[in-house]
Amino acid sequence: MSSPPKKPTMRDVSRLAGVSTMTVSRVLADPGIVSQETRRRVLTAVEQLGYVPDLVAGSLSSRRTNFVGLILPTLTNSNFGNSAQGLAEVLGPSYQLLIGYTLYRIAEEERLVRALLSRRPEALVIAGSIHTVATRRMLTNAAIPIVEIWERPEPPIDRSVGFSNFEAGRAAARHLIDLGHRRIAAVGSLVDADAADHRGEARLQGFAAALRDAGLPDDLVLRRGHAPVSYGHGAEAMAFLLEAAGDVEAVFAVSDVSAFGAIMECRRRGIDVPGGIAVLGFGDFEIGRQCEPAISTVRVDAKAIGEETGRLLLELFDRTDGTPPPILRDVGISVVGRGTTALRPARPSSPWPPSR
Amino acid sequence: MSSPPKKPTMRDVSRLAGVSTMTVSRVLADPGIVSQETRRRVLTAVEQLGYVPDLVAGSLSSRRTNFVGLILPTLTNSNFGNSAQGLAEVLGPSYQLLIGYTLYRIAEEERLVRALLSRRPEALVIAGSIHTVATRRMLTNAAIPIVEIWERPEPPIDRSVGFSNFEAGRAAARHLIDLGHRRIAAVGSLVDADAADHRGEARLQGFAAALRDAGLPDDLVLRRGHAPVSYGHGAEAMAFLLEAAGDVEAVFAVSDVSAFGAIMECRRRGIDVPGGIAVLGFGDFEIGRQCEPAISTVRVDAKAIGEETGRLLLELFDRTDGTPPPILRDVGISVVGRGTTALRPARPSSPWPPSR
DNA sequence: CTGAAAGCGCTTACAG
DNA sequence: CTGAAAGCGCTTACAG
Repeated sequence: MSSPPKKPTMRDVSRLAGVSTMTVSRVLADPGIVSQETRRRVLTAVEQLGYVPDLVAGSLSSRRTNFVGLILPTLTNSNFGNSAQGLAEVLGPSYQLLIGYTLYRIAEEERLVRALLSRRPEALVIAGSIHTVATRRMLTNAAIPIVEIWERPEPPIDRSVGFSNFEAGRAAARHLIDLGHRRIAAVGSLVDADAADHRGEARLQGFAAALRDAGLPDDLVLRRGHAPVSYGHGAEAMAFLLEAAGDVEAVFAVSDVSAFGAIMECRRRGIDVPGGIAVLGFGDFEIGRQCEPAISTVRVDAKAIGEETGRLLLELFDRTDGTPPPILRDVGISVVGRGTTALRPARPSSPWPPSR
Repeated sequence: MSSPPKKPTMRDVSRLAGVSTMTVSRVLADPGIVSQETRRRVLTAVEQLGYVPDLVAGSLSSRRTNFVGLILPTLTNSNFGNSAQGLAEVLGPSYQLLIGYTLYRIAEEERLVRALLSRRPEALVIAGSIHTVATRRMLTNAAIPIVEIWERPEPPIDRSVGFSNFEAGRAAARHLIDLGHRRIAAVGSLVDADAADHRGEARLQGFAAALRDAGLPDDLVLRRGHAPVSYGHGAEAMAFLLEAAGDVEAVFAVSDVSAFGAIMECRRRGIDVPGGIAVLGFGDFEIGRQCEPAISTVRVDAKAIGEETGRLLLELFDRTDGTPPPILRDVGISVVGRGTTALRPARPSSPWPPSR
C-alpha cells in the first residue's frame, strides 16, 4: 500500500493550517464559532492530509463515546434486524451501534454485557429481561440508561420498550378458541442450559393459561428443539405433532418462521391449511404476509420497538433534568387473522396442481 | 438508581489492593506474570468495586481497539446476517464488530466508512466493491486491512472474499437453458441514485450475456423497484412479467426472497411452478430449502464468506511479516436444482386443495 | 515480580 | 475569535 506510514493527527492539521489544535477541534465540532478564513484554512488542511479525527481519543477526552450497545439473540432474525434498523435510524448518524448476539445463551449475554460496558456506551439496549446475577449487577451499576426490549418486565432494571409475551400467547389462544377449535396445540423451543428463548416460553405459557381458562387441555403445548427456531424447526415440530395427535385442529407457533415451516410440512403431507389444520404464527414477518395462503399471526411492530427505544434514549440524553421519560412503554400486539386460520379460505383456493 | 456517582477506575482498584495501576493492568492483561498473592488481592478489589476496565482509554494507550468494522447493505437480510455471525465467531470474543448498514446507498456508505474509520478499527470489511471516489480514497489510505466481500473485484482495494456475481448469473442462465427453456426472464432491481444493488445487477448482466451466447433474446431481463428486494418485490415483478410476456417459461430472480414472492404470485394466479413456469432463485436462503416445492437456487455460502474473512483477518493481525495471505479468496457458487425448476415435480404433487 | 514516568490524541475549562 | 495547560484512564517502555 502506498499509504503514509502514520495517520495524520490533529496536530499535523493544526501545523499545516498554522493554528492551534484547539482551533482545529472547534472547526470540526462547531464550524460556526471560528472565523471564516481560519475555518477555510483548517478544512483545506484536513482535506489535503485526508485527516480522519480519532474518536477513541475524542471519546476519552470528552467522556462521550456516542456508542449505544445493543444485545440481540441473533443477527439473522429479520424482526430483531428491524428493531436494530429502527433504533439506528432514530439515533441518527452521530451514534454508533455496538451490536452483539447471544444465540439465546445467558452466559454469552453476560460476556457480551461486560465486553460492551467496557466500551463505555451511553446506553445499553438488550432484548429480554432474564439475566444472570452478574449481568443484572453490571447493568444496575452501569450508571447509563438500560432498556430491556421485546418484553414487559415488571419492574425493569431501568427502562423497557416492548409488550407482554404472556398476553400475546393468551391472545393467540383466544383467537383459535373463538374460531371454534377445541383440540389446540402450540409449538415452541426448549428452555435449558444450551439456549433459552424466554419470550417464546412466556407466549407458550400465556397460551396454555388461556386454554385452561377455556376449560381446554394444554397437553399439546410442546417444546421441541432449541432456539433460534427456523423454518425447519416448524416443519419438524409439525411432523411430530401430527404423529402424536392426529386429531389436532389448530396450531400456534411461537414464530411466523416456525409457522411457515409447519404449513410446508402440512403441504408435503397433503393436509390443507386452514381446511385441515389452522395455523397461527407470531411476529408478523414479511414471509407471512406474502405466503399464499397468508399466515395469520400475532402482530408486533419490531421496527417500532427500535424507534421507540431510540426516541426514549434521545430524551434521556437530552434531558435537562426535567420530567424523566416513562419507565415502561408497551407497543402492544394485535392478532391478525389471515388465510391460515380462516374457517374456510377467504377466496376459493387455486386448483392444485394448477394448470396454466 | 442507587449506583455510585462515578465508575471506579483502575486507580481505585490499585489503591484498594495496595498496588500500582501497572500491576492491576498486568493482572487483567496477563495474570500469569504477577505473583499469586498480588493477583488475588487485585482480583478481590476488582470484584468488590465491580470494576469494568475502560477500553476507550486502553485502546488509546495501546493503539489497539480490537474493533473490526463491517458495512452491510441491510441488517435484515439473513444471508448478510450469516456472514456477520460467521465473522464474529471466527474473530472470537476479543474483537468487537462495528456494524453499519447502507440500504444500498453509496453516499450512506461513504458516511459510514468515515464514521467507522474514526473509531480506529483494526480492519474494515465491506460488502461490495463499487464505492465513491472519496470512499475509495479513505479505504486506500486507511493503513488497515480492507476486505471487500460478496464480490470478486479485480483488483480489490486490498483483499477480497467472495465470488463472481456475473458468473453466478451465467450459471443461472445455463441451468435454465439446459432444462430446455427458451423464453427466459430475469428480475432484479433498478440501479440508480436511490439505491443500487451492484451485485444483483452483475448477476443480471451475466445472465443476459449467457442468454445471448445461447442465441436467445435478453429482452425479459428486467429491473423493477429498488433494493433491498423483498418477498413483495418478487410478487410484483412476477405480476408485471406475466402481463408483459404471457409466453415466459422460466424466471431467474436475483434473490431467493424475490423468487419466493414470485412463486406465491404464481400460486395466487393458479400457475403451477414448475409445471407452468420454472423459477430459479439466488442465495440458498433457508426459505427456499423449506418451501414446498423447494426453490432451485444458486447457492452461495454466506456464513463461509464471514468465516473466511475472519480467518484472513486473524492471519493478517498475527502476521510476523512472513508470507502475506492471498489477495483474493473465491468461495465459489453452485447451482442447486430443486423443485421449482424440475421438469416435472420430483415427487407427485399433493392434491390441491388437499383433504385430510 | 513490581513501579514511576511518559504519552496515546483528543476536549475541557480557563484566559485573553 | 484563538490558544496554552491540564487531563481523560489506560499501556508502553524502561528500571530495579
